[in-house]
Amino acid sequence: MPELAEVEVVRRNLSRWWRGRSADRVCILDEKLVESGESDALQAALKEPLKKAGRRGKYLFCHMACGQVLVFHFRMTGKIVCGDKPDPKYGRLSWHVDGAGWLVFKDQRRLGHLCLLSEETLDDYRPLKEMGPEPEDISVDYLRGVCSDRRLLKTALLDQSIVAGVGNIAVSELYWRLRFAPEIKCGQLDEEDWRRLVEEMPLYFEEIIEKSMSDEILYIEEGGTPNDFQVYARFDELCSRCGGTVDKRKVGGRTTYYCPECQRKGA
DNA sequence: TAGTCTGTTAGACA
DNA sequence: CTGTCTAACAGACT
Repeated sequence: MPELAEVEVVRRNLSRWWRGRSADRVCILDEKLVESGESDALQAALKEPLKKAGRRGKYLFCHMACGQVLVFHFRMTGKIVCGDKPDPKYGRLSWHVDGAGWLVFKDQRRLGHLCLLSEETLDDYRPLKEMGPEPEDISVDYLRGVCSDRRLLKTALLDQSIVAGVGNIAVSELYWRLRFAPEIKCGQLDEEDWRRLVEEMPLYFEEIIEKSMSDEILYIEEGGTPNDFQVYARFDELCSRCGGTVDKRKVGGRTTYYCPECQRKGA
């Protein structure tokens, strides 16, 4: 899914819709979502009141009153919405919450995951154990220390064990803000660059979370979605800062959008 | 039509 | 260590 920002929006929405409330019905719409034999336990957990919705990186954790924890990962196209139907298009799991309606885990590409853990085993969950700090908890010394000089900065930032939650869109947007060229290597950043990067990451997420707050996360790929980004998905459009023409290229296997005129650092 | 994308990530491999 | 390819998957685009 979604990167950190979109998961955070879902977390806030779930807090609003679901916290303190229990569900009376559960529909597993896609069997592939559930490990075999876990179906009953999952349904039981979903009917518990939600105690707290938490997030780490791109993972969402629903702590239920019984001590079970539902862990969602949305990969490319997952989201959770609130509606009045138990089985909308691309729905994989839905549960009916008193006073809120049908909450639905939708996931067009079906790459998302859901697993059921307990409070006690949560710390052993591998993605959590291997995850780096949140962007707001990163220090310059830490980041510089774990980024080797010859590695692409982009690859390092997308590595969830270095920083949690950074995705492909965030890289394009951060590079634009910092005027970094797409292929900049870690070794090409000076002291000031590292400082700006560490400062800008949490700011970027904060701003995009605010802009994205709504009852349903819309992805750019979905028609009619406004593009809130400066360069991402703006190929051939004009750079809002310098008027240059936005270009795109593959870096580390994923497309980076950038302005060749004003993003020169490391070019 | 076939190939190539897509806001992810784990694992195999060179 | 690092980068690259693949596989999960579905649909849109060229």
